[in-house]
Amino acid sequence: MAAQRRSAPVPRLDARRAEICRAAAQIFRDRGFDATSVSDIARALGLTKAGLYHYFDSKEALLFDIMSFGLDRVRDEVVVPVRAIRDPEDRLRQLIVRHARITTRGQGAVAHLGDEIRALPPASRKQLEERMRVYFDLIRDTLAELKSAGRLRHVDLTVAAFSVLGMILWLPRWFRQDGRLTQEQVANDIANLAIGGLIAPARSSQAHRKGLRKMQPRRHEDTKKN
Amino acid sequence: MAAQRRSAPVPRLDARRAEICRAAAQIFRDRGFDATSVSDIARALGLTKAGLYHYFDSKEALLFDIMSFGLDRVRDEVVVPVRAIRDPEDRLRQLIVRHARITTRGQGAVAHLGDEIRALPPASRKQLEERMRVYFDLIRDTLAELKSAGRLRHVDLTVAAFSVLGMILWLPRWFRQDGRLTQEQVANDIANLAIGGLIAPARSSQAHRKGLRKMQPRRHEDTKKN
DNA sequence: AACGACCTACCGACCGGTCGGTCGGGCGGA
DNA sequence: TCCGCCCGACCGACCGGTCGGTAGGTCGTT
Repeated sequence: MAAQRRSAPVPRLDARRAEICRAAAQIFRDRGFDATSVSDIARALGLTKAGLYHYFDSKEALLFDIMSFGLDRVRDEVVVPVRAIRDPEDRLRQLIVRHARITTRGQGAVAHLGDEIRALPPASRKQLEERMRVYFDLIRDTLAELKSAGRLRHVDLTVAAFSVLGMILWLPRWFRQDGRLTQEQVANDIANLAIGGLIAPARSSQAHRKGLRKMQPRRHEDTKKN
Repeated sequence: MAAQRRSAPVPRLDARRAEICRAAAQIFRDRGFDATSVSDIARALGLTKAGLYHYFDSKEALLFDIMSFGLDRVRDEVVVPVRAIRDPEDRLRQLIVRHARITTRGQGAVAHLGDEIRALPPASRKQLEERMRVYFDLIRDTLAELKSAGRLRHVDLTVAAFSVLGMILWLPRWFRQDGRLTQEQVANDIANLAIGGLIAPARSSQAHRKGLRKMQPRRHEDTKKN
């Protein structure tokens, strides 16, 4: 189903497959998976439908590879670096900023194909959904840490986690690279909005609380398993 | 294109059309517009494809009517009641809560067909996008009011408005009516998160600021045009 | 250097099947 | 009798996918 790896001598083929994925992701994003024909993708790459099928077993397999590639990016550039951050507030901020950066950079077309997952057969769908759940749990666990440290506003963890996700995943639908706003500006604004909404308002002055926080012992485990 | 109104003697026909819209909206939401055939919709209603075409000119027209119906709900149950609220913070809170309620109630399937708008011909699409823009502007203008009153956190208005929208429009994708959370609980949590993230942190105590606010003269126009 | 075996990359033609949409007509109540 | 409602049969277009075939390069053997 996925692009199968051979032992060693196939760098060329995989490179072409990646190229095809990039082009297909863009068209799928613009027109939708169902509304895009395999010939459309082939034409955009300067070859025929039959030629495309030299690289992919099916249209569904192509979509699966694209989405897997997107999830790889999130894992490598968000999940892994962010897990190393001890303070849950810092971790959450980095998570938002890093994820936002992925979705706003050029080839980030990959990121918001989430709806098209229903076009996949159940087995593939389950596999991708499982990877998404891992990511969701990272967010939810981070919020739980904040909560047990008394630093979270009174709010349901699930609602909070999905709302943060909503802000991030909505971003690629409206952000224009050639627009007025820069990636960094948008990423920071969203992080500020989310964290401002999540963190419990200080009872005393901001500075005082901030000082106190650093002195207090952590009540929660420092790093989560996995 | 849309369900055309006749002078008087067609209450029956419009009722049936509404029934069809409701059923179709649900299937479109579950399987996607392109992946749903007209026969699928007809079967769900206990009639044939040809029978369905007695009520609608085309599959696209059906989608257009569904989306128009959804926008009507937002207009009647969110925009209109909310415009009457003077205080921008209260207005924003009501907007979020009311919109969230629409998207989480049973037949709210209508609300998150937003992606499928690309299946429509440009003319219809423009028409719906214009209505959406009006709604977006309501949010943005409300935030601008907060800003000019010095009550908004330092954040770009466009980013803030889209982020609020993202939280709301993401809701129907994860909310389950038979789940643990109630509509009201979720709606209130989201409103608290959004407003907590948007409103500038108080410099003095919460109560003091709240008292002050009510005394201060408004610097912005009380009600926007349109 | 010449040759044939073999490979990747790709194409034109074609297939079974499904789609949105049409048409002529049946049928039941006013 | 007429009209709103609905059906079975059908159409052309297009879809995802397959098939046989080929141009061009690499490699081992002679």
